[in-house]
Amino acid sequence: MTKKLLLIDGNSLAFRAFYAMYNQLDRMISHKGLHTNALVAFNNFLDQIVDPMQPDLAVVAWDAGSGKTTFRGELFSEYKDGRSKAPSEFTEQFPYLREMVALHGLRNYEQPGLEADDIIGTFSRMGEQAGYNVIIVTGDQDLTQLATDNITVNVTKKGVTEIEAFTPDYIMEKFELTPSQIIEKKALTGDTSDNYPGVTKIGEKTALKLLKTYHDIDNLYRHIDDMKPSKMKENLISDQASAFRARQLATILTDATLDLPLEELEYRGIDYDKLVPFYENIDFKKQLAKIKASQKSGQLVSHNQSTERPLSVVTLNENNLRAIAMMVDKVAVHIEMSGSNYHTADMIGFVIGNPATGYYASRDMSLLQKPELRAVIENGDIKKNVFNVKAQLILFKRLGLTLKGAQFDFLLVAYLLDTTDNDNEMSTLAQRFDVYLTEDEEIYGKGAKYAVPDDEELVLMHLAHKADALIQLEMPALSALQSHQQTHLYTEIELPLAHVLAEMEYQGFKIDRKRLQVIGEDLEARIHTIEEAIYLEAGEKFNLNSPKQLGILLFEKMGLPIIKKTKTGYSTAVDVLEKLASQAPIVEHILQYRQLAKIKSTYVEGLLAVVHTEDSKIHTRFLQTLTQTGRLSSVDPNLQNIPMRTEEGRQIRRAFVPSQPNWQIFGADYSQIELRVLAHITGDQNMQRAFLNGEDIHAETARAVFGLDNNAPVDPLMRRTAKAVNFGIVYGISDYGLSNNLGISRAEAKRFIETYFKEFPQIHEWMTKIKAQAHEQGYVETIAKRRRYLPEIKSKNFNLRSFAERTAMNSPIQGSAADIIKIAMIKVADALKDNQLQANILLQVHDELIFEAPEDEIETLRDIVTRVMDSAVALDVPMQVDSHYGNTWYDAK
DNA sequence: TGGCTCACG
DNA sequence: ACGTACGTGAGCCAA
Repeated sequence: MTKKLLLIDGNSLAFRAFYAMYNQLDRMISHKGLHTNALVAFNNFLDQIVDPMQPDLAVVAWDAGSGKTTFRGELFSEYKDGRSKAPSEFTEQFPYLREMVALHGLRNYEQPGLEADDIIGTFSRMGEQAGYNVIIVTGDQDLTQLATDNITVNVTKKGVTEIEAFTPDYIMEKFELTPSQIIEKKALTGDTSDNYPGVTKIGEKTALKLLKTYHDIDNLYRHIDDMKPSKMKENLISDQASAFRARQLATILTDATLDLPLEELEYRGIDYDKLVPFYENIDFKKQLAKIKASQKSGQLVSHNQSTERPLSVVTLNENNLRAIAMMVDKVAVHIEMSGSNYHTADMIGFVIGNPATGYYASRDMSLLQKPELRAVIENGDIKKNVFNVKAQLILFKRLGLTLKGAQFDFLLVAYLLDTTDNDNEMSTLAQRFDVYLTEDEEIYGKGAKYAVPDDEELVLMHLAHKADALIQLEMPALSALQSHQQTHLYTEIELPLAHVLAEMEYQGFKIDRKRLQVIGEDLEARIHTIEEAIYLEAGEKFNLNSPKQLGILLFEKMGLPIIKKTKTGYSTAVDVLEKLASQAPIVEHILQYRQLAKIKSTYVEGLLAVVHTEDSKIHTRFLQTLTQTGRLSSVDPNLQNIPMRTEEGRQIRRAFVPSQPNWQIFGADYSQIELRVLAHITGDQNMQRAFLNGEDIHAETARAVFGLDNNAPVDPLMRRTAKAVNFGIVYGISDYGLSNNLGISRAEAKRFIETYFKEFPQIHEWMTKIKAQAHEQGYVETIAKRRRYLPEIKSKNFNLRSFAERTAMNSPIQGSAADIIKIAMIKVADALKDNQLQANILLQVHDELIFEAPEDEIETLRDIVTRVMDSAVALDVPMQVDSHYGNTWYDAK
């Protein structure tokens, strides 16, 4: 096989790397304050392109100095003038880039008087002559001039890991030029980024045309006199010197004298012993994880096996089940499934064990039915370490087992410690504690390529490593929790809540399929009629669901005024269409179509698709470890956004029915929970008084803001305005946002806010304080010590910083409200049990709980639920809970 | 896959 | 000057 010589254009790739991850600049900072975005991207390049290539010789060429000190600078004094200086965030990464290159086994090379291009050009010719297959990688298309049959020039497309390979054939196909003509073209056009001119008024197009006729500029100028008179001819003549100079500047040297012989470019491969501490120093956790995980599975030859404890896995079967009985103290337990929906997913296998007894795993799920295993799983005295207790509870339930004694859920703990960068993957989260696991994706693949490998040993070993990680992680994770003062939040709120949620999800919400189908048919007819009307008004058929096509129709063909633009074109959002409705009847019809089509596709068809056929129920999943504020979210399907505001949409709720005859749906909701929380945590006396007096809070706010007397009547517009201001306050107010929402000027909005803060001074004080706190300690907290980190509050970027400031104000409020309802849910669940009620909790929708219960239990249920929710947490203001019930969710109003 | 739109609190 | 209200999930389109 032909030997490979790899030549890398260090400066241009580093530059690309820096900008490929520019949007991450503020996030990628090591503990020592070094920006690492270019390092991360460059490392990806080394990992994905260089390491797999295994070249025989390799070098990364760097520019020495500015370019001024090269022959080009002497030739043309303005060469590369006007280039803005590289930002310090970039240059500070340079020394590390070079070290990283070296540790990956590549030579770094630079030579005074030469640019990186010239080093590459010269090495490429030397390599070609020595019979190497030469591979150049650069971010600069000018290097394509070096391509020959033995030299391929790879230019990065986007980022640094996607490349376009330029061979002479490909260059011909793409530009209709030979590699050497790339230089001729430059001679004519010049180069704005390197700041040298070619011939006046000649650009890409004209240059190509001329080169087609004359091939190169020597030939062109030989025949210049034959050219018929034109402005272009004059320019060519007057700029002749400039053209030849440009050609010289554009030509990459291939015959420079280098101080380094080719033989010394030997590629040495990765030096893991040194790369690990290097990565540690710059906080490359992901890279470290990769190295450690592959060392573990023996994929790497390394001299250093570090602190890895030897791990073996025993394949469990009928004959060695007795070993399970040794597990008396604490075990890690894990059922592996394919996919994320534990209600329906296939179970791939399970593992159980601890370091003392060893780890036992199998792909045969039926073994879990054996008494030896059941005795351990269902014994609450044997403490369990798990990952995602809610998922495990439901998986075991599906197998007819009750998982008891789950005390350490690494997913929950990791989420409470830090909500950011949580992808709900054990391997990623474990990295935070320097525990390294092979990623699931590496074992199973992802997307269409997902498959459980035939190699059973591989799967069972992966499971054993997970179990072992759950044991290793317990101590450091729980002590971190302790240091955050979050032990109570974990043991008294999130962990018990997971059990309540598991019950709710497993129970499911019964669906009247027939009702959904009828609603669907009705909608179908109405949508059809509206569609016809729209096509008639438009004078053509088009895809109504395409904002692009709709935009073209409304704003180009019909000439309606453009109210707002999006990144990609015209905005056709509701607020825009509402402004246009008076100008063309079609707009009103489009709004109607949108509304009905949404109901039909998302709620009728979407819900029908996820009703379980066996029990005619919907089993949503509440994600407990996702939101940044502590709220739950709901997926597959989302039952927290079932329509409510329009009558058409609300009809969907008629399909949500009790699971048994003569039962009812019952709902209880907190009134104004976020404003009550605000009054509590800010300690604002005026707002607290309003709640203590049981006032209509928005009316009371209106009186304050508009300077009305106590008990003076409040007109609806004033109340509406005050309500919007209250909302704005909770969201972390800005005059811009409020003015937008109310359709008033920014100045007016600003006055409202100022008056509001004057009337509720302690709210103002708190807003100032919480922002300062976020800045100083880097995070904000809720009443239950739930934490949200806000690193961007220190950002230089106004937008990012402002966003973090609003978040600093909103998160404690939204998050404390979430704490309260979570506590209430646990207490309600306990109360239902204590009172031996048959009622089931079905849903939580942020400030309300939905139940089903026998008709004759409703009264008791209402008493208990209202009382428990009211008193769940004692604030400085009273809580108010409203409740409703009826035959369907729709009727519980 | 990202962008837009729209459903909820 | 900058140019956004806070927190979510899903369907659809256009690459």
